[in-house]
Amino acid sequence: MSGKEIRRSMPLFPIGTVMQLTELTARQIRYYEEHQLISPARTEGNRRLFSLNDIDRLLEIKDLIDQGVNMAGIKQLFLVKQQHANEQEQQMKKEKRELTDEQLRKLLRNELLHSGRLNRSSLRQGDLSRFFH
Amino acid sequence: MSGKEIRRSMPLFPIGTVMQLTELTARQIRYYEEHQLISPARTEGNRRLFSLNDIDRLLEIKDLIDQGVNMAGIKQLFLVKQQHANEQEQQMKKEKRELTDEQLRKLLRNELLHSGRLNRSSLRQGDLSRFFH
DNA sequence: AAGTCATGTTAGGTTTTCTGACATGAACTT
DNA sequence: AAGTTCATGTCAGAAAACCTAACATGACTT
Repeated sequence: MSGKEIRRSMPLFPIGTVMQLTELTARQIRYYEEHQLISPARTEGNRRLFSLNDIDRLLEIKDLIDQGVNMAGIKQLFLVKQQHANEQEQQMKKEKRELTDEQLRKLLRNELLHSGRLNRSSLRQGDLSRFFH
Repeated sequence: MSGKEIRRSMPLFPIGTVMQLTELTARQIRYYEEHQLISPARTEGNRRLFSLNDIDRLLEIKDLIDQGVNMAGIKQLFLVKQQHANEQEQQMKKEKRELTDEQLRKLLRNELLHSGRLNRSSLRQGDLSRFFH
C-alpha cells in the first residue's frame, strides 16, 4: 500500500506501447493473459491498459519463455514467488510488533527514504527501472 | 545525455492516457502543441506519443494557465528556463575543467548516485514523480 | 460592438485494438 | 509415421481511439 506500489500498479499503457517496450507481439501478450499470467485493466471501451507491474511481469515471462519454461511452469513460479512475498510480509509485520517505538520510527523512516528493497525478488526478472529512474 | 534523460524523453503515452494523467482535454493538449509549447513524437500512423517530460510540461502549462498566463507568456517562461538551464550546464562544464582528476572522480560518482538535482528548476512546476518513484 | 483567446463541438477519415477462428511448425506421444 | 499439444502467426469484421479541419462560444480587451 505504499505510494510506490500504487504508482507501479496504475494502468497507463495501451498494448501498442507495451509491445514496443517488451518486444512481444500483441498475440503473445493476449495469450499470456488468456493463461492468466497477467491481468491488465481495461478501459471503458474494453481496451487493455497495462501498469508498470504488468510490464515487469511480461518481461519476466519473456525471460522464462526464452529459457524454455511453459505457461504452466511460469504460473507455478509466480505462485511460489507470491507466497514467498506474502511470508516475508508477515515476517515484517511480526518483527514490527516486537519493536519499541523508537526502533519503529527509525524503521519507518528508512522505508520512506529508500523504500522497497524487499519486493524485487531474487529471480532474474524483468526490469523496467531502465525506463524510469 | 544521462540514461535518466533518455528515459524521461522516451515517447510512451497516447493522448488518452495523457488526458487522464493531466486532466486536460484532447483539445487543450493539441492546442498547446499548435502553439509549440510541446512537441510530442508521432507514431508511424501519426498518433501523438508523449514522454514523461511532455507530461511534466503539460502539468506546468496547466499550472500557469490556472494562474492566468497566456500562451505567449508560457512560451517566454519556457524560453527563459531553457536558457537558465543551458547557462548552468556551461557553468558545470567550466567547473569540471578546473578540477583535479581525483575531484572529478568524486563528482562523477555523486552524479551517478543520486543523479539530477539540478535540472528540476525552481519554478513551481508539474511533477510526475507522484506517478513514478 | 468588434476582436482575440482558449476551449467546446461536430464531422469524416484513419489507425489501433478487440475477439474469434483457422493455420503452422516444433516438440512430444503413441 | 501419424496424431497431439503448444506457442504463435494471420485474417476478418467490429468497435474504440485518434486525427485534422472547421465552426461555435463565452470571457476578456480594446
